Parts: sequence; C-alpha cells; structure tokens
Amino acid sequence: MAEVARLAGVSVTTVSHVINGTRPASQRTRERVLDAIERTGYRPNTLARALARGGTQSLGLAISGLSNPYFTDVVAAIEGAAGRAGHMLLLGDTREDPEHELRIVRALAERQVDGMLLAPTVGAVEHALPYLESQNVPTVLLDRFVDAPLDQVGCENEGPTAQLVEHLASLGHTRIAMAVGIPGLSTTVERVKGYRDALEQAGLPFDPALIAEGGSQRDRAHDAMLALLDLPDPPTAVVSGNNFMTIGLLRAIAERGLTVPDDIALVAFDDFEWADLFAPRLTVIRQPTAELGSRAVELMLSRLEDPGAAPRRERLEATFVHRNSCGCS
Amino acid sequence: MAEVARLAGVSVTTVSHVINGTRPASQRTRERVLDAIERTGYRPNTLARALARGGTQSLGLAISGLSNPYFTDVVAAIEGAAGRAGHMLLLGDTREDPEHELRIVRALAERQVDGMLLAPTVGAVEHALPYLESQNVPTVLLDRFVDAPLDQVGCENEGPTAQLVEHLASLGHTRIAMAVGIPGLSTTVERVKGYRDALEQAGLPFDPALIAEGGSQRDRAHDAMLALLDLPDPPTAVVSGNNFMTIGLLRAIAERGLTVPDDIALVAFDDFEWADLFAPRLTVIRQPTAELGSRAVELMLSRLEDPGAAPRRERLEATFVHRNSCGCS
DNA sequence: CTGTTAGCGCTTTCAG
DNA sequence: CTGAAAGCGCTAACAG
Repeated sequence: MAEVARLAGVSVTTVSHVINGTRPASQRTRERVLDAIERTGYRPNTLARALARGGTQSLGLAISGLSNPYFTDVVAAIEGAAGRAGHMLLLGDTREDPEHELRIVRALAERQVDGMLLAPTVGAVEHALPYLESQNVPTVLLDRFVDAPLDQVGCENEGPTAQLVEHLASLGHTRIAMAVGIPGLSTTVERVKGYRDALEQAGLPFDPALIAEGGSQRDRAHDAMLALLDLPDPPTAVVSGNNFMTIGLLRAIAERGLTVPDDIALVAFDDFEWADLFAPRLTVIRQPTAELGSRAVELMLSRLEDPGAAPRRERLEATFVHRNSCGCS
Repeated sequence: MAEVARLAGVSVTTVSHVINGTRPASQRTRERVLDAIERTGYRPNTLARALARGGTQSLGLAISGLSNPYFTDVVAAIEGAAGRAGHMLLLGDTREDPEHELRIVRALAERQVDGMLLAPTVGAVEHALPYLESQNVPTVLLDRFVDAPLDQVGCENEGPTAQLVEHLASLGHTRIAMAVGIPGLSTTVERVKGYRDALEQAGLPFDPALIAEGGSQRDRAHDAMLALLDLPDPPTAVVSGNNFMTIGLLRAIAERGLTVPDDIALVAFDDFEWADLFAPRLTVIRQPTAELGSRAVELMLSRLEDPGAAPRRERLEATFVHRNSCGCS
C-alpha cells in the first residue's frame, strides 16, 4: 500500500480513502491512485483492515455432517445470503460432538468472525454456548432449538411428524414404528412427541418396542430396522426421523427381501431431491432448507446491526409431500 | 493480551512465548501466565498473529455447486484433512461462472489464505488463474484439469466412460446416447472422448444426434432427454455424464412413461450414496470423492512446505459399480 | 481536498 | 530466563 502511495505520489491515507470511498478525493488523485493500484497489482490485506477496523466481514458456520444433503442445501443458501451481504464463510464440522464443537467454535471465534451460525449439538449448552456467550460472539442457532436467549431458527417438527403418523393410521396401520435420531436434540424430541401424540389421537397404543434408536445414522438405523423386523409382532409401517436413517431403513427392508409399501409402509422426515426416483417414491416431510439458511443469515445480520435487540425464535413450515411409499395409489 | 501480562506481572513478550511455547520460561512464570489467561477469558486474536507472522493457517476452497453430492463429499474430506493439519477452511461457490469465480478467489486471497483449493471453471485460465499466479497464491486444482503448471488432482474419466459404453455395446445396444456436461471442462471433454473411443472400438458409428447437451444441469439434461426420445430413431441406451444430469434423464424417461432398463438402459458417471435404492438400481462409475479431497489437501501441504517443487498432476482411479439399470440381471 | 500519526493485537529481533 | 521496542498493513482521528 505504501508502494501504491509512493507511485501515485500521495499518502497512504489517501490511498485508503479512495479504496474505501470513505472520503471525497479529487478526480485526478483518484485516478492516479487507481492507476497505481493497477500497476502494482496491489491486493488489499483484509486482515490488516480487520485488525484496524475491528470486524472481519466473515461469519463462522459450524454444523455437523457436511455431507448431509439436508445441511448441504442449508450451507449453499447460507453461502449465497452471506455473500450477498459481503460476508465470507468460515466453515467447520462439529461432528455432532460437543468437545469437537467447542474446538471448532473456538477456532472460528479466534479468527474473529463477526458472528457464529451454529447447528448446536446436544452438549452445546455446556460447552460451545457458554464459550460464545463469554466471548460475546453474536450467535444464531439453526435447525435445533435450545433453551437459551439466542436467535434461533428451525422447522416445525411436531405437527409434521404427527401428520405422517396420522396418514399411516388413516390407512389402517396399527403397528407403526419410528426410527428416532440423536437423543436430546430438539428435533428428535419434537418428532418423537409428534409421533406419540398422533398415536394417541388415533387411539393407538404406544409400544416402546417400536422405537428404533437410529442415532440419526444410516447404519444404526439399518440395524435397528432389522431388529424391528425380527419382532414377533413386527410393525406394518415405519416413520423415519431423518434422511440418513431413511437410507438405512430402506436397505434393511430390502435385505430382508421385503418391499415398500407392500410388505411395510415407510414415510420419512426430510425429502431428497430425487425422492421421486426411489423405489417406491417416498412420501416425506420436506423442510424449507434454503429458507432456513437464508433466514439464519438474516437473523445474524439484524443481530449485528442491533446487538441489543431481543432474541428471536423462528419456526419454519415444513410440507407434506405425498408420494407412494405410504401405500397410496 | 496486555491485560494478561499485567495480571501475571510479566511482559507481553513473555505471554506470547508461553502461549506459543516459542521459548523456555520458568515454571512459575508459565503458571502465572496461564492462570491470568484463564482468569481474563483471554482469546488470542488470530488475525493479529497472522498479520505479524504472515500466515493465516487457513485455506481457501472455491468450488461450484455446494449442494452437489459429489462435491459435498469432497468438501467434507477437505474439511477433515485441513483441520487435522491445523488449517481452517474459507468457503466460496464459483457458481461455475468465471467472473464470479474471480470475485470469490479474490475475496479469499485478500483474506490472506495460505493456499487456494480450486475446482476451476472453464474460463479460469483467463481469469482466476492469472490472478492467483500474479498474487503468488499457492494453488491446487481439483476435479478438473487445466493446461497450466499447477498441482492438480482429479479422476480418470476417459477409461471409465469407455467402460460404461462398452458394457452397453456388449449388451447389444447400437444406439447409445450420451448426456454431456459443461463444454470445455476437462471432465466433459475426457468423458466424451471415452464415449467416442468406445463406440469406435465397438464398431458403432458416432451419431451427433445422440449427444445431449446437458450442461451438467438437471433440467437441461431433462429437456435434452425428451428431445432424444422424440427422435425418429431414438436411443436404446444412454450414458449420463454426471449426477445432476442423471436425475434429469431419469425424470424425463419416467415422464414419457418409459422404464429403465426395459425401455431404455441407463448408466451414469457418479455414484449416489443411495443409487442402490433407485428404481432401478443404478450402474455407475464411482469416483473416490473422499480421496480426491484429502489428496488435494496433501498436495497443498507439500506445496506450502516446498514452494519450489515441480507441480504434480494426479489421476485417481474410478470404479465401475455394476447394478442393473444397464439391463443386467 | 490531503497528510501526519497513533494505534489495532501480536511476534520477534535485540538486549539485558 | 525476561523485556523493550520495532514492525505486520491498514484505518481514522486530528490537523491543515
């Protein structure tokens, strides 16, 4: 930058100001500076700027399962929205592990991100969140809710899950199993609640044996499904708590030589972009992934603008996508 | 940090050294410093450190289609490998647009990333790459190859595509169509070459009418497939050039009320994690996505270690996954 | 309209 | 074993 100033015959101050347009400069000066910049191939050092200004124009994003198609869409949306607002994204995978999450969050915070977008693990309340709070890092939580005064955005879980179960019940199923995700996560808790409420509504008993602990993982759901099928009185329908588990369930069912929906009906939380190409076409709840991402960024932007505002919690609608793995048409 | 020094009754120099272990300090001093850090809730400012040291311990990652399941796995692998080496990831989506790619790459470079991992767009040679070169940013290219003396890693395309075509030919198909990706990308060029070579090997004529320009996009591939089916003499088999196009092709085929593989066989480049759940189960070429990501990081690390070394180009093997969309068993 | 100068928070000679 | 002080590249009062 000094080089540029020398070449243009002005002070670094002026260079800085013409670059940032932070104060008027004569036409001629501006041209000379711009020209010098061109000739030197000068590249502004954002770090130095951030240090001087206090503010990096970057956001930290910490989520789990970077390869989860659900989060993937969210990431894409966040990248877009953040970019439009002039923010870069610093990425970290929490691996759904509170300790690792803290490491990631700390690394991002030390890099002075202006704000943190986080899909909190169970355990965030003890680790990552207190840290962020103590360091005064503006935070918005996404996907999962937590009992803390923070900006949060996620989807409706209870109602939609109930809708899935009701649908199966209306089709005459009485033994409806559910593959549940990571214990303690608000998404899991809410979906289970939706499941139980719907059973009750339908006058069906809740049978703990029909709960398959899938830990939100493909393989665990697979094994749990096998176990369900081995029951003396196996379920005639199953609802999957998330996309990864859906894969596991389907594989297990196929392995046993059974067919969906003839031998067992299956409905799921989370849509796939190509869920209509599966055999059979999957009846699912679709979350507005892109909207989730962009809302999270919007919440962050308002938070940065007005740090004192009351925290907001937002629930996004999820939609029932009726195809035929439920046994219809 | 000054605060910490004061509290510990030492100089900032000492604080810095005990934090980094860059020089011995008495047991007692160290303890006092560590204690002071604890008490103040001090968080090191990585920016300031980077400014002073010149080196941010972060890598830029610029790719297109953050939601492409193929790249998604690559990103996950890169995040893991980079993290293990103590590097954070700065993320940007090129949107497969050279102009935007340059913007992204520039933004990342200005943030002083130590190196750039890039899946170059067609056009990178005119925009992003010259910029990176002029700024001396260590760069490694991934997925697509480019004619430039840079570290590059990607997969085998020609052979595997030929294998796909041979397989169809061996099944008796003579009208084999191909959905091709973005023109000019090395992946596209090589896959088309594999296709043509295999046709020739099989003694089949190359019919330009059987080339569907899919632009690596789902919808364009869909439309192109429809057009193929409307041909007076439509293909009896089609090979898809990448995962997004596969979706489009399958949808188009389904729309026409046709079935794979009975009415038309389909094989594809790129596996899906659940390609075995599709109807029918997809015969594909699977790229070693995780390996691609980790190799890219490894290349980067060696490059950073030895900036003068000769650039390396690496080709990773892709594997033929035989299922039954080809019409077998 | 432009320049001087004091930091931003940290590292690292160079001296003790 | 420890400190003083000079930067890293940039911004923003404060002066003119």
